[in-house]
Amino acid sequence: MPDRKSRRFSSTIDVVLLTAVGGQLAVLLWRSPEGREKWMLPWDAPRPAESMEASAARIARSVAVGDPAWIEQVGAFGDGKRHPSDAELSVAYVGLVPMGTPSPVGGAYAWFPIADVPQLAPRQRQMLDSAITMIRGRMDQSPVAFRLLPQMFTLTELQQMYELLLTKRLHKASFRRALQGAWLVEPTDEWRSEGRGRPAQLYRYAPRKRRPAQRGIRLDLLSS
Amino acid sequence: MPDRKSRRFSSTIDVVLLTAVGGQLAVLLWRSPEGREKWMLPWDAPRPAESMEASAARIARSVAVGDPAWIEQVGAFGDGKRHPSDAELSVAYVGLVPMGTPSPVGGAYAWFPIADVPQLAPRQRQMLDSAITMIRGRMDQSPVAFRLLPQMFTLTELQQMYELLLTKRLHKASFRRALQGAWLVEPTDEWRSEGRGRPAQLYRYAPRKRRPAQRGIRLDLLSS
DNA sequence: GACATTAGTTACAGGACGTGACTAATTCAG
DNA sequence: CTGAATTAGTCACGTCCTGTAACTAATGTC
Repeated sequence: MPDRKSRRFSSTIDVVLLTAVGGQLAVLLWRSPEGREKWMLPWDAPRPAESMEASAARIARSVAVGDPAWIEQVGAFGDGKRHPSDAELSVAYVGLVPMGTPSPVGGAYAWFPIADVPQLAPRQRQMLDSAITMIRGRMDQSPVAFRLLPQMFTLTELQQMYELLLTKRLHKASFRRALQGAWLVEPTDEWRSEGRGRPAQLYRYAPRKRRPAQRGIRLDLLSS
Repeated sequence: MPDRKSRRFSSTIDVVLLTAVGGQLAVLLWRSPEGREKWMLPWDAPRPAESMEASAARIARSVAVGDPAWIEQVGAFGDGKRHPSDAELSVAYVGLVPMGTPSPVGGAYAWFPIADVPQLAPRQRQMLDSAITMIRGRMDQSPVAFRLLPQMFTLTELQQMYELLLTKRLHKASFRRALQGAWLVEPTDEWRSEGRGRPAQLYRYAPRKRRPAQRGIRLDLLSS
């Protein structure tokens, strides 16, 4: 082990806020009120005696309406890639906002479908990609899809959210059968009529403890 | 968005080096040659113009023999938890070392089975736990088990490595069938006789591209 | 040569999954 | 009022995957 000195670094906390808009994942970007053309992920310096997660929650709160329904660290980014600040190190967090949450109307913020994100600073682009990869990979372990939906939702909406995240179509019967076996939702006694067609029952997220899913091995390695 | 200033922070890179020793996961700890009783994860300050991953690799190289077979970021840790340095922020990396790699004999380093790790600084304890959780969760997506084995191994050794990481017994036939279907290994023409019993054929890790594993949904959420 | 030991394969039953076809409840057009 | 269109929800069946036990194969030991 070499000498045991830490080094001074300038750092930021950056937040990737995601929601679903019009059947697509969307990310909240911000630009300075001075009207320059540069959009960026919301970020700020951490404050003294404030945990990183608290910083991320504060930043999220300052740009979206209310707290995100879920927040988690993505990782630390730096390595010479450019950032809107001069910071050498940035810690990225990803937050999920339920779809339909009214967004601040000020022209300084906007939701961008992830296919239409304008050019970002390279480090922020990397953080965005990592955040999306992360929530897609965590769908099996965390209630990601549910945090992008309102508290009550129809099973069709839930399925569409999964299809959005997996970027692939699912079969209705299979989806519901799997859902049944997972004990994740419970029906409410409310129904929603979407205009034409039979009304759908509303469900809420209410996970029950289950046997630890005794499945054997998954050797789905390397989709190379 | 508040003011756009980044803040100066002292930071370190910490490395969780893991290997398998005697049927258990083990982590490399270091203590200062002055003979104080405090064991710790190897760490150092990042150097200017050195990427974080390069720092981690350098630190790993300085304490183990040769490069780890795999390295990946775990995340950023801080939040007031104590660290051997006075750094406010530490970025943790996890590295895997093939079992059987001769370790440096100097009394300053030792492999500790993860059940017998001595008391660490709280932040380092958190990093260790996160690193272990991370590689256990990543077994399905990355060749974690193979990086803990030598280049050539028997299928029984591979199965035992999976059992070690999953902390559960697997059935021989199921394991080999899944392995067959995953096109992950290829046989060599070498055999190893372990004393008594039929000799085992040696295999090497050689993943072949496969169709993207069309499996539907996995709703194995929340083992709560 | 019998036996213990470890490697590796085969066979079968039960469960999970993909799929298409079915029923149910509503709106809309005429 | 009636029937077509539309969306919700269920059922049934064939196929594949997985857990399991029993089997064969090759070696060392006595």
